[in-house]
Amino acid sequence: MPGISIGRLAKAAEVKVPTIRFYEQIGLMPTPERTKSDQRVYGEEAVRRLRFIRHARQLGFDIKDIEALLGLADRPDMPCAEADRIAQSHLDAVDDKIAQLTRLREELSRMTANCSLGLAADCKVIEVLSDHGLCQEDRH
Amino acid sequence: MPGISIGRLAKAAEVKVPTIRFYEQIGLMPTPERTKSDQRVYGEEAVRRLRFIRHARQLGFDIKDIEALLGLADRPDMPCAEADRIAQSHLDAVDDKIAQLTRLREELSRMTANCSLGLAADCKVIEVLSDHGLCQEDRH
DNA sequence: GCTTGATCCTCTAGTGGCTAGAGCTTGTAG
DNA sequence: CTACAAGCTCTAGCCACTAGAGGATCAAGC
Repeated sequence: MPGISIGRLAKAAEVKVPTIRFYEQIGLMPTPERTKSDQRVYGEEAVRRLRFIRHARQLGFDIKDIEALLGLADRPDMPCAEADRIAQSHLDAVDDKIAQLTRLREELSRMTANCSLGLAADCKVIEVLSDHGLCQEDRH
Repeated sequence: MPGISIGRLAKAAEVKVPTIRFYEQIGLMPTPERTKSDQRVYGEEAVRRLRFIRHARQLGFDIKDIEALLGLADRPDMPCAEADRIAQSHLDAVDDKIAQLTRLREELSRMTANCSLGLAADCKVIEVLSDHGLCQEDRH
């Protein structure tokens, strides 16, 4: 019969059990039916919703954005410009993050490349951290 | 006379005042002297240490790593292999993060590129999130 | 001396997105 | 029938801060 336990739902959507309860608590997942002994019972709908959430989380969307995207997914007659805006804005944020990490990567790589593995007194890693002037980046 | 208030220290090291108190609380910054009226008084040493911390944080080192690096910086007669190891391991983590974000970026970019800006029913953004099978990545 | 406003103090609670654990009840397989 | 797996609730912890309440103190101008 239709009715999935929280454990099966977790496996079906590849999400951990406590995470599902957490999503319920913050209102991202609806409160499910319960058995007489108070255990949660879900339907297929819950699997779809949870998979959507998991995928969006893997893509780095935050909970607020996911709420908005779920709202749009529930109303197929709405224009999707908003979904595009959310995705585009997240894409921009990811681009920024990549750019920032790439800059960090360069500085870190310079640090370790110059490290003589000698005494700490001559250690480039420590030296660079101690004196921001040694950092060859223009600004941060 | 030598003696810097927490506000001046904050400006000198470009760190916010509550952050300094937080660092003191977790033992990353030493407990400073106090005036009669209980205000913190710092010396030049504190400026150097806090700058070191700030720079390391900007590079993404976590507090534990910074503690270790500060320990090494304080003992110039120690070999710096450990500092190099910390930096190298952090560099590896940053590389991983960049690779991961680059993969995400591609999927996000495919999503928005395919978005017709029509109705949500045809929205590629929502479609991709709903159905992991549409995601062209091999695994995640 | 007095007032004003900036700075200082401590303490608590909140952020995001879970994760871990205690201590209990219920379901299920052999 | 007996394990033990899985369910339940509730609280606390993670990281590195940040925000705010509520009060004391300092520095400068009049």
